[in-house]
Amino acid sequence: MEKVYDQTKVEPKWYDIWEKAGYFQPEINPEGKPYTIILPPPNANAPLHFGHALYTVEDILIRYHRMKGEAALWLPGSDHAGFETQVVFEKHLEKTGKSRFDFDRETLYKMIWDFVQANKGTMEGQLRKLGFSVDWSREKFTLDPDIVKVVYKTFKKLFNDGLAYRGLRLVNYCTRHGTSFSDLEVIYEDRTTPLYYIKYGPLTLATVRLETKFGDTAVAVHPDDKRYQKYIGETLSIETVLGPAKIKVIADKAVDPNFGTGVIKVTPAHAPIDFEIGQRHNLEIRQVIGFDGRLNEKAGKFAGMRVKEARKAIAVEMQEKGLIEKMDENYKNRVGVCYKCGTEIEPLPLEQWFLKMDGLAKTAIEAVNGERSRTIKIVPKNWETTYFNWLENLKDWNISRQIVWGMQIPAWRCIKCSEVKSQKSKVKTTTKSSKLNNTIWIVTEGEKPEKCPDCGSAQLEQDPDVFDTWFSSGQWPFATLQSTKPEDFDKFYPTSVMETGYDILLFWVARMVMLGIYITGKIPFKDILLHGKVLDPLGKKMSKSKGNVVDPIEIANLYGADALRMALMYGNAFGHDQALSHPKLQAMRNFTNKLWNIGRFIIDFAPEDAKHLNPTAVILGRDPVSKYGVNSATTPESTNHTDSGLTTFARMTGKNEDDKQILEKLSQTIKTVTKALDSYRFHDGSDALYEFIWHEFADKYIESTKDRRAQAQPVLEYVFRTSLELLHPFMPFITEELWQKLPHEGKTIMVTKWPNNINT
RNA sequence: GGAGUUGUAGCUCAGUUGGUUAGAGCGCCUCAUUUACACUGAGGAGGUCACAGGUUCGAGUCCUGUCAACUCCACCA
Repeated sequence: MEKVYDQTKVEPKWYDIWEKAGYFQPEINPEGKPYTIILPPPNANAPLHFGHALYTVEDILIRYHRMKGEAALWLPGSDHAGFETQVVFEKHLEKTGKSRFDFDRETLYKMIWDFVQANKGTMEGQLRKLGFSVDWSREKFTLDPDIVKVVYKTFKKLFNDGLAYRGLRLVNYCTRHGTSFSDLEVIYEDRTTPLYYIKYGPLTLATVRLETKFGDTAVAVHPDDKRYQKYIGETLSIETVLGPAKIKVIADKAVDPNFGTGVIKVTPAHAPIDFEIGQRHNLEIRQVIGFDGRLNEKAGKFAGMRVKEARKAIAVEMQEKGLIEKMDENYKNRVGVCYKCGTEIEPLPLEQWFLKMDGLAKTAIEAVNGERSRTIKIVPKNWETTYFNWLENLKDWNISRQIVWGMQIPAWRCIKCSEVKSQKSKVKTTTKSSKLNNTIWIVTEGEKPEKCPDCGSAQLEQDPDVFDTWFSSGQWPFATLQSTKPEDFDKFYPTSVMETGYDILLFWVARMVMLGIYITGKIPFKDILLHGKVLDPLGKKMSKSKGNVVDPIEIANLYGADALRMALMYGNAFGHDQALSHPKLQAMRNFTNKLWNIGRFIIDFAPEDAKHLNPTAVILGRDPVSKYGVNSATTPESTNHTDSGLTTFARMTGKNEDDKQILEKLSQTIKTVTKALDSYRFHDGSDALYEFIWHEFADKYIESTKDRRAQAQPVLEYVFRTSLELLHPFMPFITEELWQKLPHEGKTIMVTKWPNNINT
């Protein structure tokens, strides 16, 4: 062995050996009880980012349970990441001077497909590099045909149950990207925006959105507002920039009498609250801003202008006409923006597919708060509050996206029937009429229907939209297990643990709980573990725009994957954010070198006649033959380290005090690490191992054996080998390398038995 | 507007149900000088546990309040 540990010579060689031997598959422990983790599928559009290195937590759990003899399945996959990927690809297109509008749907889809396949390969190689023992034979991609089939089936069931419906609502729309978003995807920014007090006949009202005034279909006040009682129900004649107009005054309790003058204009097509007021009062939805972000013909001479431009022009003109009473320049408000490009989100009326959430949310609440027989535990527990709070106030979920990259929604519209029905509900579009729209949609499990069941027409048109990515990934646990191997679902579902970042608790985890229970009747996982973010060395969030992203693979190349994994666990309470720390990485790299040199001492520097023994047998006092109570060739019974040897060792000849102590401390460490892993306190485990191996075993015990080396050899080997086994889930590569050099039974540390103590 | 997290050594962080002199890694100081390992070993300095009250025989830990940093949810017309 070389004097200094060189991870580049050790780490690359083991992964293939493990994989080819089938150790990553649960079948290696056919009798074991199932233990399942579904890998949160990384986006297939990019290499891994640093957060993915925290898959270490899952690998630790999987390796631990595998060593405990369980049928441990860690199922890998990747996510097509619909909108995210399309944005990445569009940027990529931009560099070549093209845009997505230069291609038809099929071509674009094919191009993104190829792009994703290439990245997927990179990403898979990176997971291997980090030592993650996922079962590649069961790998899935969210756009695999069998996954798509499952998702379509779910949608059809939702549709049949009345939980998926086509509705006209105000949706969050990015006019730059040309698609709508769910509420969760909108981010809000604080802005200072001028607030105009404008005159509507005898009334004055405050608004920032002058440009939507052409879509006003009422003026509203609070029903109890004494100032305006006499106007309620009246129709006012008002002067506008487009000439005289008439507008009705209504009363609605959604109006805050303390805002502005207590009077608001109601623009159902362009403001969520106004939309609701409009629904209650049966107001017309008059859209004046188009999906291109420009005012339409209803804005008269302002037609064609972008929203901001129009706002300015209108302000100037109103000022001239004396229609602006005053202006508050320092009004602070919050504006929703696209989380990708920062464009202001326009609330626009659009027919989309929505999921009715209240019932689904209720089951998801019950699954965590203990009202269902099988309860989900969230670790750290404080996230329960966030989870409940969101689910309790959930609005219906818009699952339609106007992009091509994703699963096209399996819904067809009969062109004939829709023409007839749209004439019936011509002017006003209300909730009632949008419900009516359900009837013109034919939903299937993916196959194109031959004809309309109502009129028999074969002129059917598929909804061009695709599902929100989270709708499909929300089905990932059962969708994967239903499409890998025939027995998998029955055996491995519900899964054991869902481990992911707290930032997608609502986006993803909560939706998996809802959809999982809805489809299977069972919770999708028993424990939810939420890890923190990995921040840059200065404690700032890593982001491409800040240019402070660190590539985990580079770090692994520099310090070793083992050191990286250990550094992420060591000294950091699970669930907390942590800054990437080079000193800590260095310390863990040093730790690998320490391990290596302990190995060198025990193996290369062993006295000739004490080599190649069976340490376990010696310690257990089961080998009566040799000089030290040792003969390697014959072991009376198979070694069994379910007994740490502690009590048995006490009966041994010699009974060296140091031997006894180190075995006792080893026994303690086994307990600590086992308990730590069972309770998801990973740093307790890594800290205990580091402390024991370095400061107890190496610094004290090994030093103490130097003048009685041969006698201590079995204990040295035994304690070291057991330590490696405990450490293996954390640092798989070096532990395997050293374990192989020590006397051992079995082929690999990966599937050796977890040290199991408990005899004191 | 609602909720959560964090504040402990110079830096980065542990400290689960309250219980001896508050710990680790890195850094710093002294010593060892080729030892299995210098990616080393032995020893050491360094803390008003954010602040103010309270509960308790006993509080870094529990309660109340204050300050500071960060995050999430709702969403303002």
